[in-house]
Parts: sequence; structure tokens; C-alpha cells
Amino acid sequence: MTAQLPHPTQLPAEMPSPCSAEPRRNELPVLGQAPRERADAARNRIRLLDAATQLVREHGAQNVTMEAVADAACVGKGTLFRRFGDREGLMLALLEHAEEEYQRGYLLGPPPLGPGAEPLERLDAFGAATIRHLLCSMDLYLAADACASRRYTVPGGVLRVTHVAMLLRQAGAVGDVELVAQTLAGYLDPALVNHLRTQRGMSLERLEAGWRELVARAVAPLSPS
Amino acid sequence: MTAQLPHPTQLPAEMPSPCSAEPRRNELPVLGQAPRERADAARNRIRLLDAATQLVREHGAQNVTMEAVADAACVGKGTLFRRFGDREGLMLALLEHAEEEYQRGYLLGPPPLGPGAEPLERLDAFGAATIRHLLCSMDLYLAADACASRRYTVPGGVLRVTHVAMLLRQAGAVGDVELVAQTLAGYLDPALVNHLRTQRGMSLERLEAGWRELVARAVAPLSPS
DNA sequence: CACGGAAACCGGACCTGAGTCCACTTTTCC
DNA sequence: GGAAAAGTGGACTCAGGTCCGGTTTCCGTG
Repeated sequence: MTAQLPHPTQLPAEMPSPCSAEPRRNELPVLGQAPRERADAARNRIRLLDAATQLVREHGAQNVTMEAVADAACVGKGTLFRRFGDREGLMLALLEHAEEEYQRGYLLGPPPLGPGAEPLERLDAFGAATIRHLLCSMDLYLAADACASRRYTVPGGVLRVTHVAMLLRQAGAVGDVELVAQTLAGYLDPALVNHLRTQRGMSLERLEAGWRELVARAVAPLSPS
Repeated sequence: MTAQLPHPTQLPAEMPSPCSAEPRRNELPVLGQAPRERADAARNRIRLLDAATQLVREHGAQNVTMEAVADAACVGKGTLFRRFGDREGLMLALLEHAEEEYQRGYLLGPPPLGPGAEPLERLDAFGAATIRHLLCSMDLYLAADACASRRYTVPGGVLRVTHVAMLLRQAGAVGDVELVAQTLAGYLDPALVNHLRTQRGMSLERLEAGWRELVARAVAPLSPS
């Protein structure tokens, strides 16, 4: 299928920061710094994201075709794919935007979610916040769902795993914290949360309580059997 | 890379028909119920599975198109899709066959994997067996990967969760066993195992040890905090 | 056993949407 | 001003999936 694309453009290296084209002159291509984005490219990227956001809100993520996005943005299909790589990439970009507030919440926000509270308290709050956030943007998450190849390399997901691992360590967890964190974060997989809610009819309360139990197990000392 | 598949012509008479909630047909023509599968349909199903198996072994699951399968089976494309619903369905059918021996192993086989051993012992063996099995057929698993909608309803996966939950209960686990089992089984997601192995370079030994730790945590008593 | 009709099945033309390609245009920088 | 780099757009390819007229199988009937 899609091997590595010979495209020079990777997935969105920068967030859609409107009109943040700082005039930097005489910049030598040192340190692998990305060269400034061209004006037309920036304009089109914003157009595309705007159009995509609008269409998704209007028709649901599943029913939005790439061509429709390109047309709505008055831009060629090639441009769309150049910017975002593929459909998944576009959805991921939208998702990244939707995740901003949530991410700020657990990275920088006030306790108990943010820094300042006890690690255990933060872990509990993190699970609850994540589950609620997922349920809010589930439509987009399911559309952006990375099939196998990317599922565990999506930035947001990697960040979650890292965050959980950090808190686990701070909470004094022992054992293979990395793997435990990965497993714990797996509980927060959008598709799983969706499945448990819709197919298995589990309540939000149960899902949150389940998270707390898993956290408790994760930080518990290991009794050598 | 290449999964060795058992002989294709002996596939189970049952196969998932994803397109509709079809009533299970039994073989006995009693009470005007259950029309059996037509002879030509059966013949073509076998042809298709045979051809698919061959092509997958030859070119890798990723590089096999549905049309190629249909052509190789000397059958129309419509027939292929009628039988298996979609590409995923076909891969799932192949996978189901590839899983047979593995499933027999932990359901009916000899201890420590099968019945007879202590639950904890069986849990440990189950993880190791699963990880090894996944790595063997990874090619097929990744191709058959159910994107979000089906990921948690694939028969093999559901069976694993159920099995783990049963063993956890037998081992005297307390708490929300269902959710813990689901999470534990999440560690055995093919895509995750593949990711940890290839992207993160984890050794088979570490993955197996990780499973054992998770099992230990899952059956540990819950200390009320 | 021949017959006949209904239901299941077949197959390949056709449609759709993702992703690619490349000749052409715009921007940037000197 | 001008060359090179970056970006553009839409025609094109390709694979998954649908549709429907024609065919085959099944089964009850005479």
C-alpha cells in the first residue's frame, strides 16, 4: 500500500497559528530548522482546515470526502494531500486542534488535573478528563482512527502514554512502568471507550471507576510470588 | 513475514457474513428452517479461500487485491464480496483459520495453557502463547486490522477477553474483572505488540515479562486507599 | 424422472473516493 | 530582475465496493 511517500512535506509540523509569519531575514539553514512556510501555503492551509472543520460539523466526519474539502476551500486536491498526507492526516490535524484545551488542562492546568496535586490524584483526574473528552469528540476520533500502522504513534496518544508513565513514576510505581503505562493508556483508546459505552452499555461512572481501579493496581507494590 | 497457513480446503463451514444479521444455518433440513448452502456457493467459497491463502503467502497480505483473489479463484468480484462482505472480512476469515490451532491450545489443550493447571499459571502461559502467535501471523493481523468499528468485536479478540476474564475470576480476582480483562487483553492487541517490537525495539522476553507483571497486578487484592 | 418456478447465486461492468503525477504558477531571496 | 525553490491544481490511476440482468440450484409436484 502506501510505502513512504516521496513527498517533501510531512504531516503538520506546526500548529495552525494564524498569521504567525514572523519576518526572519538572513536565516541560515542551520540546525535543521524548518524554513518559513510560504505565504500562499499558509493561506491555503488555513482555508483547508476551516473548510474541513465546517464540513465535519455539518455532515459528520464520516461523510466528508477529501474532494469536498478541497472544493470547499477553493483549492486543488493535490494541495490538500500535499499538506496533510492523507485523509487520516487531515482528521488528525483537526483532532489536534480539538485536543488543545484538553491537553493544556492536564499539562499546565490547575490541580487536580494539572501540576501541583498528588500524582495519584492527578492520575485519577486524568482518566476522567480523558474519557469525557473522548466522548465529546468521538466522531472525529473514529474517523481519524489510525488503522494499525499509526495507532500507537499518533502524537496525542504518545503524549498520553508519556504523561501516564511520568505520573506513575512520581507515584512511586515499580516494575516495567513503560509497559504498564502503555497498557493503562490502552484503556483510554477512543475506539475502546466507544465500544464499552455503546456496545456494552457501560455507564460513564463505571468507566471512570474502572480507570481508578486500574490506576490503583498500577501503582500498587508488586508482591513477589 | 510469511505466515504458514494450514491447509486451506478444510476451512470451517461457518464464516462471518458481515453484511447482515443472518440466521445460523444448521445442516439438517428440518421444520422448513435453515436452507443449506448451495453447492456452487460452497465450491466458490473454497476456491476463494484457497486462492486468497495462496496469494497472501506469495505476495504478503498487504499486496493482495480483492480483484486478484477473485481472478485467481476464477470467480467474479461480486461473488467474492458477497461471501466475505469486504476486504477485512476476507482477511478475518483467513485469520480465523490461522487462529484455530492457537485457540484449541488454550481452550482444550494440555496444561499449562489448557485446562488443568492453576489459573495464574494458565494466564501467564496464555500471554506468552498469544504474543508468539501474533508475531507469527502478524502480516495477516495487520492486514485484517479492524479500524475502530470492529476492533473490539472481532471473534478472536472477544474470545481472548472472555478467556482472560474467566481465568481472572478463577484466580480470585476482585474488582471490575470485566474491565480489567479488557485492559489486559488490550496488551495483546496485534498492532500494539507489533509496535512495541518494531518501533520500540522491545524484546520478546520483555513483552512476556510485562504480561506476567500485568497479570500479577490484575489478580492482586485491592488495597482500599 | 421430467418439469417449473422461486430463490439464491454469479459475474463483470460500473461507480466512488483516495491518493499520485507533473506541467505550470507563485514566492522568496539574492 | 531573475533563477531556484516551493507550491498548485486537476486530470489520472487504482482498488474497494455496488448493482442488476442472467444463470444455476433446489425442491415440490405430476
